[in-house]
Amino acid sequence: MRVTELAKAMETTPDTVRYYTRIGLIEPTKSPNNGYKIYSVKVQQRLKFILSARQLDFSVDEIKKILAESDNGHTACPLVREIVEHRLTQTEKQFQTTLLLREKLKSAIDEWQHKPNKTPTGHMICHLIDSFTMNSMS
Amino acid sequence: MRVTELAKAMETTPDTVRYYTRIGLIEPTKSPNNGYKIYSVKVQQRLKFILSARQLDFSVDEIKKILAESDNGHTACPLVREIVEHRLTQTEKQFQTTLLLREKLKSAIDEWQHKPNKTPTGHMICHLIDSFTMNSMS
DNA sequence: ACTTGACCTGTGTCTTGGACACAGGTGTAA
DNA sequence: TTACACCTGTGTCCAAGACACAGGTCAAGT
Repeated sequence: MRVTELAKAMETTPDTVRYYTRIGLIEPTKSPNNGYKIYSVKVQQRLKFILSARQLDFSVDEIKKILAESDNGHTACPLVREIVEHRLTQTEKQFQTTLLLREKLKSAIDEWQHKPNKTPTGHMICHLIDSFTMNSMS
Repeated sequence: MRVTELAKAMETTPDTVRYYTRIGLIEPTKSPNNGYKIYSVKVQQRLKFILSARQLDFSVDEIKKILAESDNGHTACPLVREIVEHRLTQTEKQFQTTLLLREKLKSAIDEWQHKPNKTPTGHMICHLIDSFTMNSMS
């Protein structure tokens, strides 16, 4: 398979396949007649794993470590469990952050509802934001 | 004020101040004797605005546009309102994404609870992930 | 055989918002 | 003078691909 073919089969983009190839996550062989990269079925399975892990928001670097472990014939499962736990706590944090931001934005919209637009003065760029201090939400 | 001094006053980092300077968001003058960048009070107010907008997760590029508008003597308020609305819808999406990811991770942990670790076989890297297909959550 | 044109290829660069590294300058104390 | 802590500007690096681009490939048409 060539790059676009593989990408379609795995429902991803050629650029992603190229990227993983570039950083050595997957290793195609070279077609001797035109120099194109050729991907085997084995590589396809490897890519499937990578994409699944990405779905769980594993970083490419984490995936690289997992694959290295596996390539050495060791179980990657403990590492995988560890990463997914860590990812979950990260996600919880992210969740809280997003929640807070959402409140800030809503509160800003509310607060600005009845305020007019003003042209900037020398010491104020946009009075909406200038007056919207974060501690106003306590 | 010099870069670190300004950063401390605004509760940010020197690198951030340098970055905004580098991309032209704020424009210091040069000290003639040592070439160091010198920031005026006016610039400090401008930085305050920038940091407030960043708190609302405005992108640096959006802020640049706002400042350009304001520098031309026009109201930036309509633009600001527009951006904040857009940012809110983005944040809602982000929120949903994070929520979904959290469920995926939890579900993975649950599902893997009673499964053993296995050494990789030729066609399987980590059976946990290999068996964790996204449609298993429907 | 030739040409057109659509599609494909690998490689290089760009993205965000700063963080980090680093060689050298500054300034205060001894 | 020297030591030393701190500061400076500039250059590079990060994640995970997306995009640009010059050139190659291949089937259809002439």
